[in-house]
Amino acid sequence: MRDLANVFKALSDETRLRILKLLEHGELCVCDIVAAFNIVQPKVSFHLRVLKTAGLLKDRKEGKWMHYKIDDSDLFKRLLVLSVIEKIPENNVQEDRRRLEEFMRNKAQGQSTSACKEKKK
Amino acid sequence: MRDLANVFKALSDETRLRILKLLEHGELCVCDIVAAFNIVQPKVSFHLRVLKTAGLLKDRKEGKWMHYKIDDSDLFKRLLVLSVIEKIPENNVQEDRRRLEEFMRNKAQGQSTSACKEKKK
DNA sequence: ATTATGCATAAATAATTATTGATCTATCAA
DNA sequence: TTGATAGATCAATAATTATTTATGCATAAT
Repeated sequence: MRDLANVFKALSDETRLRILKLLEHGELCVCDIVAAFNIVQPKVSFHLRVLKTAGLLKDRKEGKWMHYKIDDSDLFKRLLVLSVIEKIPENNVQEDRRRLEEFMRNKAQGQSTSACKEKKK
Repeated sequence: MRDLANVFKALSDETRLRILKLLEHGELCVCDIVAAFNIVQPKVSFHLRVLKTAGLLKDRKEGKWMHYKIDDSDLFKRLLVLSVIEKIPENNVQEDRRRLEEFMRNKAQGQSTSACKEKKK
C-alpha cells in the first residue's frame, strides 16, 4: 500500500511527468534532460531518483553517462506511464523537444570533444 | 497536465487510498469514515476534499449528512480507482471495515436519536 | 426559539518535498 | 599524472501538505 502510494507520488509532479513524456521514444542521459528542460542538474537527478525508486525508470551506466529509460517490467506501472504519455498533449512539451533536438545536433557534430559540456549562455 | 498531476497527487496518500477502498461497495457519509478510521473529522474532510477536487469522488447532501462515493464519470479516473481498490489487500483494511460495521450496527439500533453523535470512550 | 449534530473551513503548527549551491566520485582525455 | 566532464549527494533553504484545534453554518430534533 505504501508502495502504491509511492508510485502515485512519483507521478504527482509536472517535472516528472515531463521526464516520462520525454522518454517516450527511448532512453536519454541526464545531460539530455537537463538540456531539454533548461534546469539545473541536481534537480533533474533528484526527480530521476524519485521515478527510479518508484520503479518507473531504469538506469544504465555507460562510461560517464547515466542513461534512463522507462522500466517496463511491471505491467501496472507500465500502463500508468503509457497513459501519462498519452494524456500529455504534444504541445505541452514542444519546447522541451526543441531544446533536446538542438542539443542532440550539437552533440552529433562536435563529436571529437565532450558531448555534454556546459552550454554557453 | 496540472490536472493529471493532481489526480496522482490525490492518490499519493495512504489515508486517501484507504478512503477509496472503503468506498468500494457504495457511498458513505463523513461520520462513517471518521468512525471507520478513528481519526478526527476535519482530517477526513480535508482528504475527501482532495479526492473530490481531483475528480475521484462525488458528494451528495441529504439533510445534514454529506455522502461521498466514487465518481465514475471519467473513464481514466475510474480505472485508476478500480486498480487502487484491486491492489489494496483486504487485510490492510480489516480494522477499518470492522469499526465501520460496528458503527453501522449502533446506527441501526439507536435510530430514534442522532446517528453519528460522538462515540463514548 | 433553543439546543445538538454533521460537516466544512480557517488559523496555527507540524511534517514533507522540492530546489539550490556546494562538494564529491568516477570516468575519460590530454 | 593533471584536468575536465557527467552525474550523484549533501546541507541549507524554500515551498507545499498535512494535522490539529477552534469556530462557523446548516439542518433537524426538542
